[in-house]
Amino acid sequence: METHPKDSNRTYSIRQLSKEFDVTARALRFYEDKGLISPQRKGQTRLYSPRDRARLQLILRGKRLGFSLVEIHEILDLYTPKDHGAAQMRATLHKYRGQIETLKRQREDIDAAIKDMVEGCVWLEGQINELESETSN
DNA sequence: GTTCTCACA
DNA sequence: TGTGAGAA
Repeated sequence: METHPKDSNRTYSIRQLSKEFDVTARALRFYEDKGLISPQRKGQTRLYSPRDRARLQLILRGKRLGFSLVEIHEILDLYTPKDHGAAQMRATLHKYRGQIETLKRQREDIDAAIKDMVEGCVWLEGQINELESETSN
């Protein structure tokens, strides 16, 4: 019960976090290797703080939104308590706006690809029917 | 259980 | 952007 006097002193094992966020422990080490998280160590083993956990949450959200780990890294590192994160928020806003446009363009490309293939299906079916009716004569 | 490194897609 | 294997 009193194992964690303060929430801020809580720690998580790599397994706890990976389970909670449904990512592999391998992935967490990978993020660390890329500099996105820096858990404390007890000897060799990683101890994740609530702040590390919050960072992970932001990393995973960034991924869902389609940002690369490098982009996420850049945004994450912009946080500074000095401005209450204002600089980070500005950067995030800018990133979001850009990503919205990127995704819209991708959607157009996908829609075009689907349209092409739907038409292709119609044409192919016609060709196949033609070939089969010739063969049966 | 966790660590690291190497190879691999 | 990760995974698998193997050794420690």
